[in-house]
Amino acid sequence: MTDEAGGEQLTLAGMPAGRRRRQTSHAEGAVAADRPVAQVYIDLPPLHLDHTFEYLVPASMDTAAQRGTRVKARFGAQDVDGVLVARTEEAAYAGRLVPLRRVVSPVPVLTPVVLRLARLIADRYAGSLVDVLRLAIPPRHARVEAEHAARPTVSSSVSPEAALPTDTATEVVADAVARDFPTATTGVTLSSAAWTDYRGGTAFLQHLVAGRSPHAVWTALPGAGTDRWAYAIAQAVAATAVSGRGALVVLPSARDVDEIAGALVDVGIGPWEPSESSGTRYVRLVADDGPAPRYRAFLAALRGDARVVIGTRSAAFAPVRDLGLAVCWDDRDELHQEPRAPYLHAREVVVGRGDVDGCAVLLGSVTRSTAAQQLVEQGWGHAVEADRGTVRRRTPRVRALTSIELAREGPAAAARLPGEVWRVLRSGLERGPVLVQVPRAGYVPVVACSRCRSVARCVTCHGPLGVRHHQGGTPECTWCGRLASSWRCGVCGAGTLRAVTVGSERTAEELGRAFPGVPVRLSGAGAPSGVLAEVPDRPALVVATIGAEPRCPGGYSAAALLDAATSTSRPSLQVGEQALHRWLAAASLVRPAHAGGVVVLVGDAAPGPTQALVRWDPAGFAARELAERRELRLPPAVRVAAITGTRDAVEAVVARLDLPGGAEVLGPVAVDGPTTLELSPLEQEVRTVVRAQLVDADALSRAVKASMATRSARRESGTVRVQIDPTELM
DNA sequence: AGCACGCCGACT
DNA sequence: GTCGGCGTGCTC
Repeated sequence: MTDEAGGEQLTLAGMPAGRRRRQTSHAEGAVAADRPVAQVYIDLPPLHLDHTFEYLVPASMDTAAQRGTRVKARFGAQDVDGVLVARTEEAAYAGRLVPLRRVVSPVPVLTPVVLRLARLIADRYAGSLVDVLRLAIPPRHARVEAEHAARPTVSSSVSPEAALPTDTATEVVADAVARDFPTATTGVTLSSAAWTDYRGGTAFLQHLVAGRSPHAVWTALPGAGTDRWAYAIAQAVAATAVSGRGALVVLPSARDVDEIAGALVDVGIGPWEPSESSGTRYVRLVADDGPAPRYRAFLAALRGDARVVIGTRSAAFAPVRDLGLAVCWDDRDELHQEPRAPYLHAREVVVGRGDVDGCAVLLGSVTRSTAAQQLVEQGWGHAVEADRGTVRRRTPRVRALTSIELAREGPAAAARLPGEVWRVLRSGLERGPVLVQVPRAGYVPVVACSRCRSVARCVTCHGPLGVRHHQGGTPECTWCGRLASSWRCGVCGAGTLRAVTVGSERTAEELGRAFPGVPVRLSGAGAPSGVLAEVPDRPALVVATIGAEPRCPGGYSAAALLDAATSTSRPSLQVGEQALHRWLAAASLVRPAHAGGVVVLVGDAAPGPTQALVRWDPAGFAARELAERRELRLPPAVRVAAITGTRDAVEAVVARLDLPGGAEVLGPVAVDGPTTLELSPLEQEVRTVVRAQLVDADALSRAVKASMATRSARRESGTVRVQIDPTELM
């Protein structure tokens, strides 16, 4: 981090460091005797400042100014926050050093391992270290820190589990994993019950117990009770705890974190409490839990009081003491993608932990992302999956009701809900709750002119119109939100609208009429009662939008996945992958076929993901997708940097790129969004995509970062965003 | 990011 | 004649 600039500047200075120090220090008062130079990352956004700056450590701050602490330092004319990453004997900088202003807190919030991780991730994403640290280190909360300081350190240097000598531990615990038994020392229950259905599953746990660090890509099966994915993860965490190591589980949503929390309690790992803390405990690191609980949890992990951290995406950076296992659950879920620069993905952070912490890594999902498939094919880790027989035993019966299949139904086959679907719903309701997945929320999300059938658009911004709630509701623009109360078709002048797609609210209304007396529950972000976590095991119609499907303790008796075609019709690189993920996520909540579980996919979707769902073969699908990406030279088979922004600015950044040989520049092409039509040509955004082979991936990121650093140093006008391997391309 | 220095237009 | 625009450069 300091090396790049270091050597060169030292020779330019041509002055011994010792003399420089004496010269600078005499006027500033006493300077720390030992390693008086602090290497500090300054908390300022410009990319060209992404390196350490050196300061003198006043003798008064000698003990507090430890590596990893937050400091305040003079930078130019302002006082800025920073983080001290090292103390050195000598300075590389030839100029005059100024002393640190103060040490904000003596807590070393940035551990050396997390620093290396953040540096790795920042470089990969062509971003700055401090941008990554903003995610990695929660904001300081002084009161919480005071209460933390007052608490005695309870964690012993070695956790009790580690008392087992490592080599004998292997066999002892291999046995233990085979038979379930509570480990006497900790109360942690060691079991491999949730893993026996997977090839390599038990072996994976045995490696963890023995203190080893395997990498696995796990394709989880649907399950209830102790077969559930959350239990499998909890058992892996328990196995890691037995080896005396900590664990980290990163999940898409707070709802998933709750599930893991429950499963951990069942294997004997309870929540960490400030008052009493013995044995292996977990803390949750979820941004929307609020600043105080979040910082409290962070400190508990940092100090090693809590050895297990569960949380949402930024928890991937948690400073878990002696990390033995990092888990990313459901890496296909969009929530793992950070929406702010540098747009990093939690999966990459978790994979990075394997490198910097040397820990085991588990990527688990009911689907398999192309990125995970690539890791398997590269030999990064083992695929842990079930054989065909087990898959059949544990999954529901899945049918795709395409129009071909329904031809014998005659004209009714073209209906959104063909007769066959009603039969499935009706018979399902006799045996329990039925899930209905609808891709779009609202009442009538897309409307068109009733005469000429062209999609109705907003007069001001040309965004598509939709009706949010209730019959007769006023259509509004889905981009800018303007109400279109007196709409006239821009093409033919007619003034009446018709539905193009149907949303979850109208679906619920229709089903309610068709099944009088059956309760209809609506789950989704816009729904009156929001996203439901769980529904009871009684007959009911549960209408949910994507990702809002409630759990059901005994499993749904049936599920209908509606409007399948809309799930694969968007012109995106990832539609197939995304559609299969949506469907499998919902289908996983249904009972297995032998218990009567049935899933119907309704509507003509792309054949690839449809077949993969029917055959329940996410790994095969991922392999085919990846092969196609290789052919088309698209990520993750190659590395791309998408450079988006105003035309002149993007062109300046691209023109300066010092690209590795073989890299290609595609574009610029215009990109349109909600506000496109309100922008002048000067503000019109364009995107250039630069693509390189994987061997040149680092060089590509470096080149883009260098050009962006020049841009920030020169304060070039306009806007530019850089995204590495963005999920949405063109 | 801030703040300096520095070189060209309309104003007391 | 100056006050002030924001184009480069620097900050340990």
